[in-house]
Amino acid sequence: MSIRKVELAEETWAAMTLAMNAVRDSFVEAGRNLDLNPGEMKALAVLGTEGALPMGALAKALHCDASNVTWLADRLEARGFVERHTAPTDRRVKTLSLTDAGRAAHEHAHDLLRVPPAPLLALSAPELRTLRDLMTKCWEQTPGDGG
Amino acid sequence: MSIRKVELAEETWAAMTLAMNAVRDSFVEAGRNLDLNPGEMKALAVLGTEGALPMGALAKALHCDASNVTWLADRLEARGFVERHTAPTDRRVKTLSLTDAGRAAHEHAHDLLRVPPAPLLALSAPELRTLRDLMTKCWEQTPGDGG
DNA sequence: CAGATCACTTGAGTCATTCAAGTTTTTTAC
DNA sequence: GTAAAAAACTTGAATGACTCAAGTGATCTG
Repeated sequence: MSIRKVELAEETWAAMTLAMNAVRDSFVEAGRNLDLNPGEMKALAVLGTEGALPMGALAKALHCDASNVTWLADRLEARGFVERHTAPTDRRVKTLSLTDAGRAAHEHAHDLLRVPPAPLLALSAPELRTLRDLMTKCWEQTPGDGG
Repeated sequence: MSIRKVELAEETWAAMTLAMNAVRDSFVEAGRNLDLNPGEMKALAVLGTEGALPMGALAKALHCDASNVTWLADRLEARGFVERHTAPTDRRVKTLSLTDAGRAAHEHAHDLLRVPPAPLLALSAPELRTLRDLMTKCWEQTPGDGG
C-alpha cells in the first residue's frame, strides 16, 4: 500500500469527520423533534428494523448495560411505544416489540432522518451517484449490527 | 431539482449515516486512549485550532452552558493542559489557552484521529481521490465553527 | 433435587450537563 | 459621577443517562 494512498485515505477521513457533524446534528434534531433521547431513538430503530427482540439482545445491539435497557423499556412502554412479552419458550426472557404507536414514531423518525442536508443536494446527480456507490461499497450494510 | 436526484441524495445520506458510526467510534476510542471525555476532547480541539479563547466563546463553540466550561476548564487545568488568564482589556473575562502539555495532548489526539479505518483503505487510490474530492467539495471547511 | 447460571429488575452511585443564584467588573443612563 | 443594569465567570443544587452490585425468579447441570 503506497504512502500516497494512505495520505489520500487520511484526507478523505478528515473530510468525513467534518461531515459527521451534520449527521449527528440531524440525529439529535430528529430526536428533539420527537422528544426522544438518542438511546430511545436507537432502540426504536433497532426494534423497527430487526423486529421484536429479547431485552438482552437489545442491550447487545445498543452496546449498553441490561439495566439501561430496562430503563429505556420503562420509558418507551410508558409512552406506549413498546410492549413487554414474556417469551413462551423461556419465561426468564422478556421480548420487546413495537406497538402501532411505536411503529409510527419509528416511521416518523426515519422520515426526518432521511432528508439529506443542503450541502449534499448541492452536488450534481452523477456526483451523488458516484458518492453513494463509493460509500456503500466501503460501508456495506452488515445485518445484525444496528450500532 | 429532479425526483431522481433527491432519491440519490437520500441514498447517499443513508450510506453516510452508516459510515459515520465509524467516525464516532474512532472519536470516543481516541478519547478513551487519552483519558479525555468527549467534551474535553472538543475543548482541546477548539483551543488547539482557534488558539486562546475567552471561556464564553468556548462555551459557544461547544454549544454548552458557561458553567460547563468552568467545569471542563477546572479539569483540564488540573491536568496541566490549559491555563486561565484574566483578559487585560476586560477583567471579567478569563481567557483559556493550551499549555505545552495541552498542545501535546491535542497533537496526540489529532494523530489518533487521523488514521483512517480499515474500510476506507479497502478502496483504490483513484476511488479515494474521487471520494475525498466529493466530500471536501460538499463540506468545505468553514473556519470559525469548530462544532 | 441442589447448585450454578441466566434474564431481567432494583437501588446506589457516577459523570457530564443544565439551571438558578452569587460575585466581580463593566457599561448605560440619568 | 453615581446608581442601576448587564456581562463573565463561579458555585451549588438538580437532572438525565448511564454503570455496577445485589436481588428475584426461571432454567439448566450433575
